Amino acid sequence: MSKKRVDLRDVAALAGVSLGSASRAINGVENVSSETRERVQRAIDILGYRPSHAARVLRSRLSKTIGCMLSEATNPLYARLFQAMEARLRAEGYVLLLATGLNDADRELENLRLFAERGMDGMILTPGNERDRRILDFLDSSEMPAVILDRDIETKKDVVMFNHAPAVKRITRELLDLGHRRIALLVSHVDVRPNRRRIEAFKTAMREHGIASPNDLVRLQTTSTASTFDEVVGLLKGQDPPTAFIVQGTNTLLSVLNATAAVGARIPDDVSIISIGDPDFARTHVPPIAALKVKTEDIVERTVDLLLTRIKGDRSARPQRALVQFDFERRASCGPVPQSHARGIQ
Amino acid sequence: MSKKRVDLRDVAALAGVSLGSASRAINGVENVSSETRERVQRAIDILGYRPSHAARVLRSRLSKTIGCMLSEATNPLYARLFQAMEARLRAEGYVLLLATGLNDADRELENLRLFAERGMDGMILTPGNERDRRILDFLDSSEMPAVILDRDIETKKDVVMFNHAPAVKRITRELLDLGHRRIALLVSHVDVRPNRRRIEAFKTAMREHGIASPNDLVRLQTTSTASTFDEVVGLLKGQDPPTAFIVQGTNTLLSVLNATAAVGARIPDDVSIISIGDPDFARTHVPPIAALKVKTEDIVERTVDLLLTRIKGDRSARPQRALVQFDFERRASCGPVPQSHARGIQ
DNA sequence: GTGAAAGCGCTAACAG
DNA sequence: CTGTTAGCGCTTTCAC
Repeated sequence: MSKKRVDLRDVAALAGVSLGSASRAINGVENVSSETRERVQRAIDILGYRPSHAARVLRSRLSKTIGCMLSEATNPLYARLFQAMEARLRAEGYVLLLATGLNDADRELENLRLFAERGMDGMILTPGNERDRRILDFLDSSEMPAVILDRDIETKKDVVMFNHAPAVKRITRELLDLGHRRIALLVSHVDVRPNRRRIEAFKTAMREHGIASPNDLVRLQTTSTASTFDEVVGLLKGQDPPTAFIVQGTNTLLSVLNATAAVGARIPDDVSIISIGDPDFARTHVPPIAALKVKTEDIVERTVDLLLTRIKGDRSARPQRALVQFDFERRASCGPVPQSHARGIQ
Repeated sequence: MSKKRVDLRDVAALAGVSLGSASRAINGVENVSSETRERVQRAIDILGYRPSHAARVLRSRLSKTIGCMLSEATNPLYARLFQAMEARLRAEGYVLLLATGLNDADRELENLRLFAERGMDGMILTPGNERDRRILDFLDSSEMPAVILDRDIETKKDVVMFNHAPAVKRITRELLDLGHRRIALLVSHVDVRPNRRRIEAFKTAMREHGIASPNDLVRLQTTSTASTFDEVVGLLKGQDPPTAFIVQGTNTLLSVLNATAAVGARIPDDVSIISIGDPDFARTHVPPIAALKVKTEDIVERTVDLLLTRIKGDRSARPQRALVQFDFERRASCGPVPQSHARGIQ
């Protein structure tokens, strides 16, 4: 009486073939005559058959699912990455399962265990905790293919790194070439490691240009976004104000733009601005804000390729590393140093 | 030789109990002696046993997974909602599977089918296509518990609606009470239905205050965000400019702030601004932008409750509707109408 | 190329 | 309270 689930047995019966043949037909295995294939397909259409995923996983030991643990889903870059990877992996027959780590080691570990329990075929991770031993141990002792994104972790897993240093050097030189000497660097505090590399690259570029480490102009936004506004206002109104800003983080950038407008400084006439990261509004802002952007498509491509290669290929091959480059979008927010300052310095 | 997976049989053997008892112990069923429970737990710890999710799903017909289809993962509100729901559902033993519809009916349908195929225990949806018959048919013919978020869909499923109209009326009156008469409403074009309701509520509030439908001040941002900037500049520099803006959409708000600064209009001295939606920067902007915010926690709570009730309880109970309220955050961006205009009107 | 049969690891029904 | 047994729906040998 109860309308039983349509299973492969029903399909096979209607098609007049055996259970095994029906299965082979569905999975596009070699040894199937085109006639059988057609008959099965017709039966499927008639019955509206949908295979049971659970049964498939149990039997084949392939879940066709990839676990994705990001530090937070609300980070715009991560959200875009997730969306793009989901689309790409779906096309390959995989489903992406999203979990957030929230920089909490316990939570992250629980997520990894969940991935294992649910038999993920692979995983993509941005662990917030780069040092927590339990997580590193878990990863290294796990057989599961995995790709780590933009984290300096000592691991046997494959890694996709963003090439921060050269990118930051490049924009620093860009500003130096425009005559700027007082350049401020503002970075948000969240992504610890990448920012450390950014700061270093910035200082190196300055030093290479004969400018002593400008400690007074490197700011880590340790507290709230509100304070960034005050800080920038302070800088602009203070003695020997910066003529250019390199800004990392969406909220940081907003605060800088806001502060600039508040003190009546014009962009790029009075201050030049380059953003690390390219949020939507950067392009449409008046004037448009020059930005360093990591190519989402590149990251997605490299990550998915690495992962699928590992899943399908040799699991004992040694760890791979891919390096993703940044693009610099030169836009109107970037201009030559104001004359007064140029004279003052030289 | 190959280190076989530890299964429940191994656990039972080590604990010296039967397979059935081990299963019952794990699942916390009634009829288990505390001794058995302990022995099993010890065996689990020793062996490092993790149950096979696939086998459980196949046998129990419960996947402990909820499908979540949002129109896009990159929408900040949705990202926050997802993150909060994920946490809440995880605590209840469920995993949230995220898929994006991208306002593409085919894609949405494919996602729904995937949810069915993978035996989701329930789903949470924001269909972009409120009219597509195939999707409505699929939903109505499906037995799967589901909650629809903020969509005016005729469906048998449970629904959580955001109470847009009263909220918009309220902020319109807020501005009217401050003496504003020329109030512009700018909405992004994406969420068709909610915005239709917002516009209507706005016009009603104006009419109730004896002000004719201000068609010249209601703008749907049909094209790019760049045009919003131009449009607002046009309005502010034109004849009889608005003294207040009600703005919906993060990018729209950014454009308005940008345009306001560009023409040198001060907030709130020259123009007042209220945002529909409360992005991070609204609070930290100088001055802070007054905003209508929907309480994420409320939505999450109502949605999850509705869903779990449906999953655990009576599936044939008639459809439920929950209504979520908005909070108005009065902030400094909102002030009395400028004297010149007040005189001009009265 | 195809059919028959053997489980994947677990829960649920039943008998004790 | 516990052990035994029968599958869940499918893929994958293994014969033929």
